[in-house]
Amino acid sequence: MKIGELATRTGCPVETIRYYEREGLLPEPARSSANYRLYAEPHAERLRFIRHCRTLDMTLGEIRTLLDYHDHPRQPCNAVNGLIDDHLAHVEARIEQLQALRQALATLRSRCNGEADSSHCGILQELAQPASRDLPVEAFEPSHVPGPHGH
Amino acid sequence: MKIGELATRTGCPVETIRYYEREGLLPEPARSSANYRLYAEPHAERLRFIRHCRTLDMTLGEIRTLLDYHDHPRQPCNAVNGLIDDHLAHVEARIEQLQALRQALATLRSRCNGEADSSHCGILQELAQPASRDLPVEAFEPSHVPGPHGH
DNA sequence: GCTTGACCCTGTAGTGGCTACAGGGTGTTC
DNA sequence: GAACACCCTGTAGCCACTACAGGGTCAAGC
Repeated sequence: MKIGELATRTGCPVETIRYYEREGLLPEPARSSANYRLYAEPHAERLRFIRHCRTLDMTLGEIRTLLDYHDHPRQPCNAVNGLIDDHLAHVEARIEQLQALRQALATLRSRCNGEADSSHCGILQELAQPASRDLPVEAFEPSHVPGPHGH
Repeated sequence: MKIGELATRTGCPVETIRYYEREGLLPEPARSSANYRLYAEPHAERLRFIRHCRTLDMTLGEIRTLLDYHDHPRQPCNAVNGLIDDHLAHVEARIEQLQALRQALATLRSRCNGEADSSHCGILQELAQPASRDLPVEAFEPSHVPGPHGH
């Protein structure tokens, strides 16, 4: 099967498939005489694995690690559990940050009733203050789970 | 005050201050005879405004809009409310996505007890399936709030 | 007057995970 | 032989920074 068919079968854009190949997540497939990539079912399975992990917001690095366990299955799979647990902890931390964010935004929103002109807007006045009262310190620490503008 | 002092006063890295200037969020300051940037208190206030908005996970585009209302305060501030409401909606949508994600990861985690070697690991087997059973369709739609790996 | 070291400058490249071209080749159908 | 869908490589762009490289400036200490 050519790359377009793999793309429609897996729901993954053609450009992204080529990107995964460049990144070493998908092996280089055979080529036709016209230099077209030719895939078989194992490629589709591996790509579905990758896409499944991506819908779980794993990084390509995490996925590479999982694929490595998959490709070399002699090791005990505690490490797989550990990776999932770590990722789960990241997601939970990010949920807590976003909940604090939501609270801060709701408070901010309540500063203005929308009637005045913006020179008296309580929101703009509030934003001119330092942020320390809104959010706990953890909200500023690096996380490996994206915030509201990702995806 | 030079850029280093502004940085320590606002908690914003020097490189980031120069970046905001390049992006047009901070006006170009005066320069000393040695071509050093020289800031005054209004610059610090504006930078605090920007950093406060960033801790609320607003994009630089959203912040630019708010700064514009701040700089041209004749308009009614309904638009400010609208921007905050939209942002709040993004954050809430992202929280729901991440909660679905957490559920999917917890289910995945329960597939393996860590005893077997990874060729029989239920997690790896599960990941080789298509993702459709785990997550609702909305989890794949674009959001403007980052997922677990941001920050 | 010379060195050390902290600070400042510009410009460029890298991060992640794609996405979107530009500029070309291939293959099928009419 | 023309139209059109598909394929190829390579490069640049997205966001919000971050991290250099390679240089200039300035005050303190010897």
